[in-house]
Amino acid sequence: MQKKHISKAVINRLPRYYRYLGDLLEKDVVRISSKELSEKMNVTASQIRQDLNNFGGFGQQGYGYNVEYLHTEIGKILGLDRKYNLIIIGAGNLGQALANYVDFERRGFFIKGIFDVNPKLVGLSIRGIEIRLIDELEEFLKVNQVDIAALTLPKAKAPKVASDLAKWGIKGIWNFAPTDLHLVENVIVENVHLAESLMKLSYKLSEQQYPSDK
Amino acid sequence: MQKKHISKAVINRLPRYYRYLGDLLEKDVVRISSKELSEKMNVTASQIRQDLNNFGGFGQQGYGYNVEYLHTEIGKILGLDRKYNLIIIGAGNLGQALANYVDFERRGFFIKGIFDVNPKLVGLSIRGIEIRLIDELEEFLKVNQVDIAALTLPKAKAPKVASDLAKWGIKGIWNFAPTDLHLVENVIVENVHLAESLMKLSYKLSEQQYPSDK
DNA sequence: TAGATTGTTAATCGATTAACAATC
DNA sequence: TAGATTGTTAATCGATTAACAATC
Repeated sequence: MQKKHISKAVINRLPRYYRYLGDLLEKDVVRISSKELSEKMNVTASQIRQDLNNFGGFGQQGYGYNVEYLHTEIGKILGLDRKYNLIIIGAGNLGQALANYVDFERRGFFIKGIFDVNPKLVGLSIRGIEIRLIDELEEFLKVNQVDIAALTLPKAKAPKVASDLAKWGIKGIWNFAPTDLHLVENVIVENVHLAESLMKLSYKLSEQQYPSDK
Repeated sequence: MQKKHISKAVINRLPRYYRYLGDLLEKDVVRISSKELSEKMNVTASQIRQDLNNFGGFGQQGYGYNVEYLHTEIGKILGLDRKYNLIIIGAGNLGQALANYVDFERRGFFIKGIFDVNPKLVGLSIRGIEIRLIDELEEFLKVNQVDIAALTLPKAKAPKVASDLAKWGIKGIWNFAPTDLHLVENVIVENVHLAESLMKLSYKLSEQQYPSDK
């Protein structure tokens, strides 16, 4: 069977659907129509139906969608029906903040190690996960099965570490360093560029201050 | 003069152009053509020229673009030619990590205060900025001119705080809480949804594991 | 059964790419 | 001047919205 190609735009929307369905679930909402959901989410009902039908028919004519079922199914599509082992490279403020973020575990993402170049940090523990020297990383990856590495280190160090990680078999990189990583094809990179996000906010603020006279 | 509407797709790309031009500037590159830049950035030269020409002609036929000039101009478009005062609401790990991120100041974003509901944190200082009780927020905003509030607090508390901030005159919200804020029109919200970013990575990892057989 | 709402096709809209005349 | 490369128009491609037959 020829699997349909899913556009990036659709994938970007899936986590948001998942979040809204999770919220509805918490409120014990049993069913929802694309129209109701579209009003809550501020998108068109048509878009919701198109998006979902990329993955199959989850609804029922005349009824709508069962919230719990749809939530579960989107979770499966997003790969949230399994567990992931994570490591954090860079035990600075951001790395430590991520390590402390308990919510990830609720979603099946388990932090297995934190690494840094700074020997002074070694031995410190965050929620029971001890900080290790980055020299131990290769060995650690031989012994532990790790799926994802979060990169919270300076831009200058990111490319080398990323290519090492790729070499040592890491499949996913969650990159917080303000640079693009050019890696081999079968390593997935997801970027979080905080500075760029802040610039977008700045753009929107400036734009509003001198509004277009259309 | 009728100002052209700039699409969201273009705005999203501007910070990346800015970053690449900054990198070139550091390497003392004086000029670059859309073709060269397109190869570095992995986009089409046509897209670069189209994007830039939304804002005016920054290049010169037969020559290309002057790196420093283009960098400066994109900076202006992004509103980086001015200063912004920031506060952080929520002095948890993420809030503290942001407060410690010196790089923002280099770009003109100055952290003026950190607020939290937890009285135990009050009095603590991060890089000279003391943590205050959130009850003091309204008064603080009367005395201090603040442009942007970063929201690093739990989802449940975010909507109320956000609407207070809007009421007290904040113009931009940098939202890290995993929820959509529905605010009055003239308040700009820029979201950073870390959990959703991680889900996208998870999706891409799952997809690659069971690759489409096209 | 009648009403509601999906799944899906068709129409529209917008964004990207290609092409090339203008011009440095 | 000849060559290079922009700025810009036209063509293509893809994504969103509208419409409606299918069906619960």
